[in-house]
Amino acid sequence: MRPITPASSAKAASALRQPRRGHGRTTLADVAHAAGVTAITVSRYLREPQRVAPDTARAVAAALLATGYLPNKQAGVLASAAHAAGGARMVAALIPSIANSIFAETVQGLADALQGSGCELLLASTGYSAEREEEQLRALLGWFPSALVVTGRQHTSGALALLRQAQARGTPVIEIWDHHPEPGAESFTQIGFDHEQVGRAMAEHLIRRGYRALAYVDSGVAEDFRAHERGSGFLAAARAGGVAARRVTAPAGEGIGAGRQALSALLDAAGQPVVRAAAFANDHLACGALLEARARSLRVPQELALLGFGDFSLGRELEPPLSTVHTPRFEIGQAAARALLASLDSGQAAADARLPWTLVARGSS
Amino acid sequence: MRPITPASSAKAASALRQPRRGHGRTTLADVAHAAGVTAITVSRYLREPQRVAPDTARAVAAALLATGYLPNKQAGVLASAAHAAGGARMVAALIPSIANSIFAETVQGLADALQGSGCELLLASTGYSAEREEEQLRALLGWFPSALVVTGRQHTSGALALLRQAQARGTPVIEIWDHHPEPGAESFTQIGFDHEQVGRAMAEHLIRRGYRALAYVDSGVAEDFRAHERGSGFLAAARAGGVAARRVTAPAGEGIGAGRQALSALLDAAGQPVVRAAAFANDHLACGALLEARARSLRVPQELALLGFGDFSLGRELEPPLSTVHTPRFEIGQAAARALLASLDSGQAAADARLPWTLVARGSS
DNA sequence: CGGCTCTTTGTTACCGCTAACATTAATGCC
DNA sequence: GGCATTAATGTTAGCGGTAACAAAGAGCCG
Repeated sequence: MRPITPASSAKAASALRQPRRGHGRTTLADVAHAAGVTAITVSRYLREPQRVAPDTARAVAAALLATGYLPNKQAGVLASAAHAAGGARMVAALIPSIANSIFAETVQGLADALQGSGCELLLASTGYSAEREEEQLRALLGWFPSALVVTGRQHTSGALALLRQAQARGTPVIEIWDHHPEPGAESFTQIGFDHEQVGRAMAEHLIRRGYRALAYVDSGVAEDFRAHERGSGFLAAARAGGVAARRVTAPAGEGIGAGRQALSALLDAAGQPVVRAAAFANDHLACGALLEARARSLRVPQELALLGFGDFSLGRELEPPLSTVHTPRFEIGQAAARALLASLDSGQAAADARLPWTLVARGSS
Repeated sequence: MRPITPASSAKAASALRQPRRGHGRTTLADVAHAAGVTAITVSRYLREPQRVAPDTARAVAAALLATGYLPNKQAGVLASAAHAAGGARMVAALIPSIANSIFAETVQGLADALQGSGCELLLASTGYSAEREEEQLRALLGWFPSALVVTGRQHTSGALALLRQAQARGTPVIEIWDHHPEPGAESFTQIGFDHEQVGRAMAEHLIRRGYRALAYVDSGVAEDFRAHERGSGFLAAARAGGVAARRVTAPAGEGIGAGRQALSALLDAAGQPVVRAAAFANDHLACGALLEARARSLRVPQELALLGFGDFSLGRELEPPLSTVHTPRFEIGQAAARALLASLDSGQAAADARLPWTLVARGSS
């Protein structure tokens, strides 16, 4: 009589046990059966066709077509995530707002450059909230993405810990829309530009044109750190140039209306020197201000100069056309994708990139 | 002597075999070990906390915190996709262009409404190409998404087959930005509006205002089917109203410039009746035309009426402000998310929705 | 022609998690 | 007190793919 071993008793149990129902999708095993081989051969054919014999390759190819097989990537990742550096072949991106045209174009650049690389894009928006960023990050990390793209360098301590942990495991972490390496401190790959420097350039431009009594109208979004940094640069440059400057904050809310209100508040403020030139956190605000100035019959730029940020299409069409800072929004996404793909290929850390912006002086300054 | 059974020989082999290296992430087993229970108990705690005893729950909760556990969703999906209807708790969306503000807002609506539901958003853009749509669809399906969101009702036959197959397996398939059920034909859930009807309304609006000699300036993007359909509706309504109308196609490319060129071509065309009112495939084109009209010192709307589509912010700020069709771009994304979540919850098919649009008559018509 | 390498395919175990079933102890009830 | 019921946890196997190792056959060489 055959001894009852763990294996045989298990087998007996499995004969009784109700098997898990499949879900109707064809699996590797189905294809293998159709081709008269085993699953591993089909798997090899899919990943390295030259590793199987030509006759086998033909049979497998035919079986693949006949069955309409689609590989289950969850299973693939699970089976090989620990070995292949690529991980899930999925890139997680966290963006403050998708509807904001600035970030929409960045996402487009990311998606375009990822297209064809075999990486899919997992997207979430944080609504400019660091807490929500951490929450979303936690959710996205569950998918074991091969790379992480986050916006800016300000994160909650929890998010920071998660990002560091991911990076320590070899997952590239890329911060976009900023470039401000702290000397000495280890940080993530940054792809963007220095906002403080942009702010300084904005002030210097206005000073060079002869305007005194400057103002920076900051974004009403409390966590738009990059806009705040541009403001700091602006004030610093004004101070350095010996020119009076103050910072005011626009009301929160949809840009154009907020810009109108902000300019009204600025012009009507009592006990302050009359502002001769104002720079804005973004073109929406600046366009609103331009419209408000027109409504007040103020001559732009003779009586009041205006300078935006972002180079949105609207500003180009107003009268006078808005002076602004053109930003490489599409290129940031593209560069991030390229950097992370290179990093996944090479195993090296992704390289920083400082992308160029330009101050476009049009009619309003 | 102990008999060599399959189990024991396997055990011997596994002792020699090099184990697959882990990747450093904490697993359920790690947490379980820390809490002094087994993996399944932790798994239960995470999914149905009330199913474990209070003391155990406390121990597990502490272990979760101490280890910083993040569940591996790939493994979770793989283990339970066949049973739980929810599938991968991941929604795949295919959009013609993310940078296009119309779709960016829809994606925002989708992401917002998905937020908190435990579903992640997997996004890809097709660049208005049906072939690329099929390709991307194939890639996204590999992730076994719980629901599919595609744009419009025009797909390649391959894509159609994939979508049907997914739907047959119980995966909700939602077509957004269109609503045009074919009587009799089985179709997917549609969330949007009828573009032919919008086109008719555009023509009727112009006719009602007394304009004769109409034109529809179609999108230069060959696969912008919805713009073409609006054109067909426009021409049909003009015919029905006994008014002359023709359709021209704008040059491809960035909207505003294309709109200027299109209007130039329209006005300079020899041997055609002079156009008195033009409707456009989108506001970018219409704004370009408005600027071109101003450059030619044409009075709008007295000499030439213009009507856009989309209600982009730019049009509101021009002089005269652009008459246009306001579309529920954000709401489409939101409604799609709600519909698919409801469908995943209930197991029922997702419901169609016809969302309202409005023709906003401003100064240009 | 025996031993060597190389090519091609197969077998087994395992990735991390969960469904199904098993087990144990506590509880209820007559 | 004996038996059924319930609650809490554990054991086993399996999701669909791939890494590691095994094995069989072909080709080559002295």
